[in-house]
Amino acid sequence: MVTMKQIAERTGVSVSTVSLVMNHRDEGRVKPAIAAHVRAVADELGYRVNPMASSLRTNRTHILGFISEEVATTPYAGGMILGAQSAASQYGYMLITVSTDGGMDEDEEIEALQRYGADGFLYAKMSNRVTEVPRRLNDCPLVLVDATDPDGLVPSVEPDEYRIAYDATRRLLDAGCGRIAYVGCSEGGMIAQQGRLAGYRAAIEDAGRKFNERLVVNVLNNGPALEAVSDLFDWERPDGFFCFNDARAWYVYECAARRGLTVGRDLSVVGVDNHRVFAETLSPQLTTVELPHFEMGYWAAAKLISLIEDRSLDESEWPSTTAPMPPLDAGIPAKIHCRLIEKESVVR
Amino acid sequence: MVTMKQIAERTGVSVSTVSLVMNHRDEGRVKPAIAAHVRAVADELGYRVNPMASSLRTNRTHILGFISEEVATTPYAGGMILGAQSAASQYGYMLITVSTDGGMDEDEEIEALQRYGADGFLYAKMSNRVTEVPRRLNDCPLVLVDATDPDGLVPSVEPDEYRIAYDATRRLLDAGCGRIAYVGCSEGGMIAQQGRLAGYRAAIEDAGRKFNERLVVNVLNNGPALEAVSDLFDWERPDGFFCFNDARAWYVYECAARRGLTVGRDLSVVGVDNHRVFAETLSPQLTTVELPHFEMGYWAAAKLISLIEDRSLDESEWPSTTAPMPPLDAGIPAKIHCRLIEKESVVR
DNA sequence: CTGAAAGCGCTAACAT
DNA sequence: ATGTTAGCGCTTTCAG
Repeated sequence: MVTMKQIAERTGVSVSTVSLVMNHRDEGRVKPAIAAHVRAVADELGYRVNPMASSLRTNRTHILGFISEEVATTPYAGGMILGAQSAASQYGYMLITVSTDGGMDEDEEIEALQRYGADGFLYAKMSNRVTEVPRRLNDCPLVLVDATDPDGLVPSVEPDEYRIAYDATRRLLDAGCGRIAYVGCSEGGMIAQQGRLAGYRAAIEDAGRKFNERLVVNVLNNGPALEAVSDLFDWERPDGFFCFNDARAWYVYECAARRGLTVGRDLSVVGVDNHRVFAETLSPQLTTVELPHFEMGYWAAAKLISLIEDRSLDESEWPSTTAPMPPLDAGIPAKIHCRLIEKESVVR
Repeated sequence: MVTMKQIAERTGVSVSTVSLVMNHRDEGRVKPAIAAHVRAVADELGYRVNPMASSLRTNRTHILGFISEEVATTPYAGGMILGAQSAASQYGYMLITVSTDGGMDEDEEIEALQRYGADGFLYAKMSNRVTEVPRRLNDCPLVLVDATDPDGLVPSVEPDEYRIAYDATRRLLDAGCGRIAYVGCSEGGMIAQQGRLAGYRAAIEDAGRKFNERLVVNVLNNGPALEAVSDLFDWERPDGFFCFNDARAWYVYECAARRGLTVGRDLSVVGVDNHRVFAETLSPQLTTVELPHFEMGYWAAAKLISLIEDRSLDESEWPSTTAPMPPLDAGIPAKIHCRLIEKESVVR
């Protein structure tokens, strides 16, 4: 490991000068020629700061803690993490991901992160729910990802469920579907459900059609759900389906198979892909909406860093739409709509 | 943050004494009464070591790097991470997970981990392949998880594919299946395929049956695969299927649905669940084999720590079988067979 | 403009 | 058995 001392020796200046140069605080304080020389030698020797050592003085580790209890079970958590990591490394931070498999160990893990001096935290869920924030995080810079806190005090990045549903439904309309059903979610606390239903309804009505309650079924992810979808099939004969998630799209798929119908020919399905079932298995047959996990992670981390560094962030560049949806049944996941929910933030 | 200095002041001893006590190096060096007092005060004040500070002297951060390029795409990566994390925290280590989405950034991320002083690395894949280890990791303590290095020099933890297949097939035999097919993998470099096929064959033959080549199809995960399985269905009429993974089990499922057959009644399927398709969607219908990701992560981390600390590890307690398989079609994922592949290790 | 010096929290020789 | 001292690599006054 090459240290500042070594650079100082090689260049004949003092460590403090090297420090100034390496931290880009040399403007008008170090003679440009010297600064250049120092930089050259540092490059040559392959100098890298020792974050541990500097954190001792500065109380900044450039470590971000990413806490999620669902990394273990949902594949798309990876996207969020990748996004957050990408922003982190862009700003010179390191992301420490901690998976807290349920409650007990969570507090301990957060404590460990704090011991290691994390400068701030990302607290993530895999589907937007009202989420109690662990007390231990109360006085740290904090951003929620795909989650909402009960008091509306913590900044968060969430998908724009309304627009997701609106566009998905619009897509089915464009594809010429006459009777479009919504297979929603009846589980409590799922923030997405309201927005999705509203978006679905708005798209239908904006197209000059009448909203038909009977084309909506809200189900849980279990046995009775299959029956509910089956009944929907027989009674309403929809030719287009917007599904809350892939588990629900699966019921549609199964019902179709049992009736000798082919998705993509006899009926169209657009669903939100939460568990990669679409991507891994059904993608050839279904059009999927992939939530912008990467973007959510990215912007959440960017926001967090701005909080930590007390900078402002140019939120105008944030994507409200990250990509247009692909043609129906093309099987290419679409990333759409990531909206930032800005809240009064708890600083440091 | 409470420091050793504060404890020293409160107890009227020197910092070095406190250090000795807090590191459990006080046996015979510090008077028991004093040690107890120090500990009491430390407890009271809620003292926690500052790992950054001690790492500066000791060159040990108690940080483990977990590197995987597939965390982003495979849900079960979470299990590995959880396992590794669990072992880490048990031994007083912190796990830093880094997802390297493909090649380029990988080297950078590893470099960052090394700057942060990681004591050792776990390098993981999500399905056992021959894997070139990044050069940068060459001189670090390193353990592979679900991966094999080309030269056989790096210690690794891998699933016992033979036993997995043997037991899965055995299960189908026990269920009374007469014609058991194997839907395997024709992709190159998949170490699991050989073991699985061998295990399948051995189970068949040990049951006094004749191995029938025509009941084996090895396919890729794509369109022609469905046709191949479809042909298998029509030509050989199997009543039991052992599937390489869930994507392949899906083909079986679809073929059955199209023929009006019900899995779990007209035919039995046991498959390895790589992508949670089973767990999330098909579990009511299929018996699944869930690879012991948690255990692999756990033991890999434990092994790594023993390497770092130059301790030996009691490998006799390692689980060769972690749980018996559940009754057929119960839909409960089974964790089976995790074998440690011990290699000549590259030390520190 | 540059350097000397102090100190972040902790560990480890070396004294006592 | 305990304290003194030096120093890990870096940042940051403060003098010059």
